[in-house]
Amino acid sequence: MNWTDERVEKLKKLWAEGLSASQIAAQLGGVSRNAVIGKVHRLNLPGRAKAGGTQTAARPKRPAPAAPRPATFQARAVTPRTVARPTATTAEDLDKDFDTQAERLPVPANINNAVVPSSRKLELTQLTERTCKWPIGDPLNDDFHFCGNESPDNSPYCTYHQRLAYQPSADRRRMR
DNA sequence: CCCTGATTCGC
DNA sequence: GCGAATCAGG
Repeated sequence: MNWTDERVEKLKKLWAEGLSASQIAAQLGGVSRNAVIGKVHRLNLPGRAKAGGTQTAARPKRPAPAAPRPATFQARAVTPRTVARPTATTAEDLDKDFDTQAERLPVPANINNAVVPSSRKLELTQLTERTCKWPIGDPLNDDFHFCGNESPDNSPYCTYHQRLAYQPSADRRRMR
């Protein structure tokens, strides 16, 4: 893809609006977020430095790539996590629970008000191909958010909301 | 692991 | 000039 004047302008506009590089890349199409970031730098557009709290300052330049990178180089240090999670509820646990529940309760009452698996309260801008896009609450209300739990493969919903989304009419089973 | 932007450097 | 690879931080 070429950086036509139009595309550059759109880039500037979106960047100025505070969209993330990946989002801009998505809208422009045909480019990766890296391409966008690279272009932003080349254009000397103001980065997001310390403002929003994203970036941390000063980078020690560059270590020493020098030699070709062996595959083993990547397989280093794993995060030494020793602390257990404070909350005992994981998405998986909840999924299991709802799995059994759903079989007994054919139709969960009040989709929006019902107890929902720990939503991550994601903003619209944070949704990805792997996050559940089930809306929760009133869009007019400011507590509106999306489920955001892990959704399998490219499914738009998590395993729980998938059932609600594609609820088969109970009668369909007795066909024929 | 998902995401973010920043930097380097071969092309 | 371009952007993948890489890094660093959340």
